[in-house]
Amino acid sequence: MGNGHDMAARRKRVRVRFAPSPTGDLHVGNARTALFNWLFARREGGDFILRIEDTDASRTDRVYEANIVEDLRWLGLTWDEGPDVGGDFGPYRQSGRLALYGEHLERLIAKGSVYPCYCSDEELEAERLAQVARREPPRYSGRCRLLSAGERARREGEGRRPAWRFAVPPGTVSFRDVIRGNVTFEGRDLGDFIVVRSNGIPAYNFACVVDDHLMGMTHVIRGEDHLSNTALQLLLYRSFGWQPPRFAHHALILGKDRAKFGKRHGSVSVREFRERGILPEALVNYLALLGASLGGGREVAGIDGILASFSLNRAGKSGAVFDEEKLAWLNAHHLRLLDPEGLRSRLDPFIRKAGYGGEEEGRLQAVIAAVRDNLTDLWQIGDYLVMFDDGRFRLDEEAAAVLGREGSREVVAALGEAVDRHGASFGAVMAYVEEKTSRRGRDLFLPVRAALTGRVRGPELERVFDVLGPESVKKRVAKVLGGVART
RNA sequence: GGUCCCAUCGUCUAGUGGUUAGGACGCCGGCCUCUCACGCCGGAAACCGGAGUUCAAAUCUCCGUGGGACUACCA
Repeated sequence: MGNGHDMAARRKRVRVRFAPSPTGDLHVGNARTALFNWLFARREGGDFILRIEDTDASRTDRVYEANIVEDLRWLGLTWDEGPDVGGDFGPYRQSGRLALYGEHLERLIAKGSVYPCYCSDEELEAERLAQVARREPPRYSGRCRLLSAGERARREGEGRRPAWRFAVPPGTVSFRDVIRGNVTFEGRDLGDFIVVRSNGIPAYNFACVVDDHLMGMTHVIRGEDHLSNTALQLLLYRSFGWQPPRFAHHALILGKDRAKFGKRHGSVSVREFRERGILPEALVNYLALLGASLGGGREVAGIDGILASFSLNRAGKSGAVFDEEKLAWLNAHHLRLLDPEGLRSRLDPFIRKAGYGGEEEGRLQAVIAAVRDNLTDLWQIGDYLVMFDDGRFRLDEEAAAVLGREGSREVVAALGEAVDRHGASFGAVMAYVEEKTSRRGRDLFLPVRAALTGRVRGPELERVFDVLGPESVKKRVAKVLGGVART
């Protein structure tokens, strides 16, 4: 007995990684991949590694790397090893591993797995065009594979610097994907791919395999868009004689038109959602929910709840459309779960952005308490701050229309009188106005709301009244009445 | 075009041979003696098509159809 336990104990410690290329801000799709890896590592008691794939110097920017790191931290996806925290398998930036790739290229050359290709971009392009014209699949013909030593020497003599291509062998490449089951590719459909570019920089698939192996990855969890890359990478593992990791390819996030979720679909980066006032826990919750389910019909969950029910098997195989409205709903939910201090600190950057925060803390908290149930994102606090600011408060179109209606001025005038008599008691004030104007319900409340807040929607009137206080109420009444009721 | 992957309400999903096909977002109606938000109640809304296997198919098989990804000296 105890076999299962022994097996588990003997099993290698799980190691997974998130390997972004710093060519832009963190895309929510990539954030979701990072989340899956993080969850998997935490679930299995393994390590989560951050590796920066910055081999293409022309597209890479250190600023993006810093942003990605910041956004991942903001989401709460911390890593055990990475460029900033170190670890035993570094360097964690591919730009610092060039010597390693060089050594490994030598090994492939020695094994005869790769060959130098002297074709220029123009030649390659012409070949592709010809293939397309002949209605053939555009694939590298492999012509440099047959070059004799003499022909190679002649090209070298012309000063041509070769790129190294992998000589894809005939036969099939297949693997068992954790999410998709068996996947098979035919070698002849693959085409000899570039391993090291003519400028000496390793190409993605090669660098990725060398790093994943050297860094001891046990699982590679990534988007479905890498499915065909996996076939190429497996060929590399085979050549090196390495045991490949387990692969799991999750489905992609789609836009409304069901195409890969991209810029034309609106906000796509973590940063954009953050700046719009989305809570990290809401985004994480949504990303975990998208294309999957938490089980038991549960949808709202914090990171612990997500962790408890996470399983790669629960990830769907088909692409999932990103639904901003559901994200907004989740955000409103998580907003309400925050305690007052938590909400206050999350709100802080948005309060400052709106130009507030310097005033009395008590008043600020009163405003927050009054509007918190109406908030669906953090950004909206700015509008409410303006609404409660006597100096900046304005009537919007709908409010002006309400106040222009028959009988509205009468209500507002009565409100002014009521405040003079009953001061801070909302109940007494409204009772007076109701008696005086014999209006009730909407006809009574809406003009009051419009006069006091400048809008026709907002927090409960009593709370607005309390935060405003008699002085502000009178100022607003006077403003609406055009200075008539000034005292 | 080629290769690979996928297919339940508009959207995200539950469902692993027998269910009135469930839930969530959104939408519509109602309630909560103002609005919005929240909450609650109710409603409309789906198994891509065709064969086959089976007593029985959303579930298994095949063929269509549709959608997506990949198809760079980007990652």
